[in-house]
Amino acid sequence: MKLSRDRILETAVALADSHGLEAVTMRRLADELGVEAMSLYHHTPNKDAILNGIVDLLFLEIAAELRPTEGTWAQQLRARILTARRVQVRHPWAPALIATRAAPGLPMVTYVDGAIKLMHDGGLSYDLIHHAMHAFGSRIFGFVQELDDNGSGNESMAEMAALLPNLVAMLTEVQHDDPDSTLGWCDDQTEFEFALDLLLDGLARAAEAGAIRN
Amino acid sequence: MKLSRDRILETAVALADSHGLEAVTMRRLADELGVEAMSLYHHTPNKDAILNGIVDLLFLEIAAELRPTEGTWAQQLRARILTARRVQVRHPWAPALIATRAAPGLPMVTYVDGAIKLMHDGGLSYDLIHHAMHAFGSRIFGFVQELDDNGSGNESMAEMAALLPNLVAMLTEVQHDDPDSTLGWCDDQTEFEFALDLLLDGLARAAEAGAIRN
DNA sequence: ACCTGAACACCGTTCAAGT
DNA sequence: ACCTGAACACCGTTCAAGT
Repeated sequence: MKLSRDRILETAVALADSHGLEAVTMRRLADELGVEAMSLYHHTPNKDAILNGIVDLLFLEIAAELRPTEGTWAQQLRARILTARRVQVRHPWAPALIATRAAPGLPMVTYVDGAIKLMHDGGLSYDLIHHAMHAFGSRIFGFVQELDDNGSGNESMAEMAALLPNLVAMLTEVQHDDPDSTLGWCDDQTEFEFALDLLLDGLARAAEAGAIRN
Repeated sequence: MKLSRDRILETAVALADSHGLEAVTMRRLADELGVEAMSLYHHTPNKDAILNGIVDLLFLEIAAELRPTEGTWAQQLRARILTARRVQVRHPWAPALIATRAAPGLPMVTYVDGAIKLMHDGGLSYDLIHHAMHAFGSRIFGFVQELDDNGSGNESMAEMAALLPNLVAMLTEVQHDDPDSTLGWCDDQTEFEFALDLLLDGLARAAEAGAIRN
């Protein structure tokens, strides 16, 4: 069978599944494909591109398992996140790998865009949604800084608006509220405290409602 | 100045601070100390032990900055966590490094023990505290599986009870509630959903209370 | 006892060469 | 065009040798 980018990525996922992420080296991966390590460079620029590729594959797998659900925005978002988790449990290397990615691929950003749509349709303000994204994991929103990097100006913004309407809508509005520089307009400290207080308030309520000191 | 474990660890922290965690290689670290790479092995078994050591240093730094605070358990815990965050912001490599550690050192576990005490003194049940630890970061509680590894039986448990009374109290009680095997008695799925619902409920309340669709 | 230099078994990647 | 082998500049670590 001919070597191809797809075959490389699929083999890399299988290798990470069976032997862990640290087994995914260029030499071992080539071995698994019955080829020399240097052949891989004919279908991918470097190892980092392969790792980005398998993260894309992961989010495509998540997208394929998403089902429309009934209920409130919270119930729908809950189902969505549990689907993502189910897939990641099948690929235990995923969280650590995602954490090391510099810029997220389109499949991951599309997943986020869908989450934003659920919340916005549910009536949440973009400002609150923005805080929520940070609270669910500051990592999942780490791509914000990159948005200006991969395209120069309005053209790519227009393309992106077609592809990721909810994400772009949120970004433009939140950016408008806080007219500082486009880079670093997320206040990490504020977001950290927002998530912290969400958890603390929830715990306090659980403590009052439920069994105090059982 | 003579080479020593302490000098190695302090230099490793300084190197990670100034040039990132990836700059901390045995050769570079030795260079910084004006010594050959192999000399390091006379004061530490391997690189992993050095990395464990600088995580210990980090939590000792956190401990040194903790101040007794007034207020509810939630306010005290909030202050504690913000202190930990302040120190980690000074050492940006910390979160990623902590995530890779297999077993946490005593300084980190002591930090957790203090957090448990705050909550228990505040009237929270150990069961709720246990959920809370997972919610604040499943990683911070990852050492549970290791508890049986590093000591064989009751002796080390007695020693640990003296050093970490709150942690041991919580573990024995939660373990008693769920008399399955000592290993893996934390249901990851349950803990994940607990944290998820805490966040979703908090967001829903924020959406109802605040500006809906601004 | 502590430190050193050469060496080993790995990495990702470059480069010139093959077909 | 696609693939290969040798080579380079790195890793962590072992081992025999120095003092």
